[in-house]
Parts: sequence; structure tokens; C-alpha cells
Amino acid sequence: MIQSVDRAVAVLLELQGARRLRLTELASRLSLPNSTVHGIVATLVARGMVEQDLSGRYALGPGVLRLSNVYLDSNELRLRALTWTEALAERSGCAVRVGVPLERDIVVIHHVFRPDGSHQMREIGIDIPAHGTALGKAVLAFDPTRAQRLFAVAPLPKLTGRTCVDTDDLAAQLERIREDGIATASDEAILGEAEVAAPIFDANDTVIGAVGVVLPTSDAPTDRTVSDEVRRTAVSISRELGATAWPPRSTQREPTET
Amino acid sequence: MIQSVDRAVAVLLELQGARRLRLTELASRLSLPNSTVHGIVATLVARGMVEQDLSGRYALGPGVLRLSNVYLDSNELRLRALTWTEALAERSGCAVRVGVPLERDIVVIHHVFRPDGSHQMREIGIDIPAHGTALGKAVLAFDPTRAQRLFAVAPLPKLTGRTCVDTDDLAAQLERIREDGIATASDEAILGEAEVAAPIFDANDTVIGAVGVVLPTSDAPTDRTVSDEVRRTAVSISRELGATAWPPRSTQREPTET
DNA sequence: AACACGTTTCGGCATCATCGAACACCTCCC
DNA sequence: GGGAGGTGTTCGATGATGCCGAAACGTGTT
Repeated sequence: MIQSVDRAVAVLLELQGARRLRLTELASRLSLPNSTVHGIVATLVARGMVEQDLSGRYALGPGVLRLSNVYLDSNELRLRALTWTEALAERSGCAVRVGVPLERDIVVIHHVFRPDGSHQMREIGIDIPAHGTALGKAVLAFDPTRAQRLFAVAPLPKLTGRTCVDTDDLAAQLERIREDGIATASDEAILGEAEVAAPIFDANDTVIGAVGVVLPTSDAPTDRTVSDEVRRTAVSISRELGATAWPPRSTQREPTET
Repeated sequence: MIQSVDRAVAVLLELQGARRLRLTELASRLSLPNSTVHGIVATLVARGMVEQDLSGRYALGPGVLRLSNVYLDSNELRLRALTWTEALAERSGCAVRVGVPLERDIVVIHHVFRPDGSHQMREIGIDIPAHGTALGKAVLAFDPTRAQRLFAVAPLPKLTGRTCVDTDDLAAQLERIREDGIATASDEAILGEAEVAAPIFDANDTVIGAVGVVLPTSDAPTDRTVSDEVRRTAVSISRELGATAWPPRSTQREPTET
């Protein structure tokens, strides 16, 4: 692990959290001397990853935008999910999201609008703490290592009044998810939104993401047909990616299977 | 400028060009030893900026996606352009794009669909060589330093048969653009697409981007009313950003005005 | 089973990033 | 108008750190 590269990424993530930062603020947040971070941001500015506004504050630059487009276009999971998610949205009448884990969050990499044609925000790129979304719980249930890491650095943030932040409670939820392959959440990240999600596996039978629907909490909290549709979609995508079983019999405890 | 950070960005840009690369390919493209780039990509992988697929190849990771969303939301120019571009699309009946310069390219940071409701691709994040698009020429005309840098490293890529790659010819075009503040292009980046664009200035009277419409080449190549609308939009956005004049009387030759 | 390819690890050397302090700059306040 | 505080930026010496060669590991191939 290279120190300066790691710090450069830390700078970007810091700018991601607080959109505009003075050099001094940035330095103090990272607990580094002024001149050290200056060297880093100067490099990033030269490359267009960061830009400096008129008042001298720093923000993310257009370079990151170019990168994200390529990521979306080249992402295998997203490519395979395109048709299946479209069909799921059509059949369920709900918005569909595909997410992948990143650190403690789920990043939405694909989003199909609810078919009713109403005005909706495009949610690609947003990130939600994994424990507060069905997508995240679906992933965590089949990635014990990640779940342990997440629980170890508690306390978990409470997004709404109904976000579950108790690790024992969450562990029990994950156990149930392992049994039927379906994760749910209601009002846990955004009030009024309920979710049903299922994990997606790759050719290694490793969970790499999840697919799920979003619907108003009032509408249909728990309907068997919806979860069946979601599960079927997750199975189809996993199969396209080369997964052999769904869910895989031996949930890989550690990536040390030989 | 920090070497390893610069190299890390170079890795990301290389992965942007070729979506999937083996470590060896990556190393040879950067003319660096294998182990050196391995250290860099390992750091980027740990941070989620790069991910490694099953076959060991590297690609961009979900981390870049999170970053881009924040960039779009926090971009001052984009924020100010939102309402004006909406209106421009409505009045002109064309798709509208806002772009900012990055190295030799223009990156599209905002895109309003043509109001006819047809299926269109979202173009946010794509980048086009500056000399092949009206957005780019509008910027280059009022940023002589950038234009010189661009011309210095010719040859310019020829995107279509009608892309202008002759620097003298381009310089003459920029001169005309400086006069009336309107840049045009027809079939120069994509066959069948014509553009009309105008530059946007900030509170320093420095050009920071451009706004323009896209229309079928066959439709209306050069109509005075369209360019007036485009110009008016650029003026409005520039004014919101604090620009004092449009275009500024003294095109800043160098950023050394005191 | 042996090979060939590519990825990953390891350790010594020299480079390179680091950090403190001084400089230039602006804004705000007196 | 002039000073004081807070910025961002530059510079140079120090030694920690990233760089690179070569060797080991893992994987798919012949």
C-alpha cells in the first residue's frame, strides 16, 4: 500500500463528503501538515480530478466524471443486469436498483425508473450505508467477512427512526436472509420507501452485488409474488455471470477455498 | 507534483481508455516495472477505485462512481445552468449540452434532452476532443493559452471526414468566434449532428465552459434565431456566475492581470 | 506432469515525498 | 490607510518511503 496514493484517495473522499474545502480544513481533517496535502491536491488539480474555485477552495473536478462513465459502461454486472432489471420493473411496476458494496456502503450502479412515467430522480451513483438498505443486507448476508468488518467498527449510523443499528438484531436478520435469499427493508434509509432485494453471485459463487425493487411503504409491504420476481431476477443475472448455484451451498467463509 | 499520485492518476486514465487491462499491459503502457504499478493498483483496489475481475484483469471500480455524483451536485456552473438550459431546450426544440474543458477534451456536465420525448442517450460524462465540437471551439476561442497548448501537440485526431485538424484553419475559426461569440460545428465529431455553442465566463471573466444545442445536420444548419437564443443563454449563466461583460473586452491573454 | 505466463511478494538502495518554516497574498478590521 | 490575522504557496534539508530487480506463487495450457 502506497502512502501518498492512499492519501490522495483520502483527499478525494474527503472532498466527496464536504463538497468544498479550504486547504487548511482538508489538512486538519486528514491530520496532515498543510504543505503535504498541498502537494497532493496540486497533483490532482493538474490532472483535473480536483478543481479550485475562485475563493481558493477545492472541490472535485471534471476528471472524475469521465471515469465514472467508463466504469458504468464496462461493468460486467451492470451489462448483464440491463435486460433483466428492465423486465423486473415492467412486471413488478416498481423502480429497480442494482447495487455493489463499497466499504460500508452500497453504491447504486443501475436504476430503472418505475414504469408509471412519473418524474423520478436518477439514483445511479448514490451510496447508502449497507445496513440501512435491503441491497446491503442481501450482500452482507452472504459475505460474512464484510459483515464482521462492518459490525466491528460500530456504531452504525441511524438514518431514520427505523434504521436497525443493533448488531445482534442485524445478525439475526442476515441469518433469515441466508435462508430464503430475500432481504427487505422498510423506512430504514428513507421514510416512505420499502425495498425487497436479493443477492447476485459471480462465477466464484461470491456475492458481488444485489438487485432489488423500491416501492412506497404504504403500497405493498410484503407480497410473496414480488419477492419471487426479485429472486428470479437475481438468479438469472447470477447465472449469466457464471454462478453455479443460487444461493451457493457453502457460503464462502473466507476466500481460501482451494 | 507528487510522482506516485501522478502515476496513480495515469493508471486510472489508462483504465479509462482501455476498459480492462492486465497488470503487464498496464505496466508496459506506462513504461514502468510490473511491481511498481502493482503497488499503485493494489492501493487503488483497497480503496475501491479499481477492481480486479476473476481473471486478474483490472478495471475501474465503484469508488469513481460515488465521486462523480458529488461532482455533478456541487458544480457551480451546472447548478446555475439548470434552469437556463431547460428554457433553451424548450424554446429551441433542441437537445442542450453544457461542457467544461479538461486537457484536450470537452467533458459534458449537463444534458437536457430534446423536448420531443424521443428516446435519447444521456450524454453526461462523455468527452469529445475540443477541436471537434462547438463547445470546445467556444472555449478555445477565449482561452488562448489552452488553444496554444492544444495546437502545440498536434496532430489533432480526425473524428469524422469533416473534422478540422488544420491549426491555421482552426485559428481562423477561433478568430471569428471571438467576434460574435458563437461557435458552430457540423458533422465534425458525429456524422449527422450539428451544434451551435457559446462560451460561459465566471467572475474573473475567464472562460470556464460552454453551452450549446445539438440538432440534426439536415434540419437547420445556421439559423440566426437559434444562435441568438444560445448566446442569450450563455450570457445569462455567465451573469449569474458574476461575469461583468460578455464577452469580456480584454480576453485574458495570461492569468497575470493585476 | 511439466511448461509458460502473469501476478504477487520481498528486500536493499536511492529517490522521492514529507514536513517546518518562510514567503506572498488577500480580507477584514481597526 | 495601515496593520493583523488567516490563507495558499514555495523552498530546502532530512530520512522515511516508494521504487525496482529478482525470486516465489498461483493458474491455465500444451
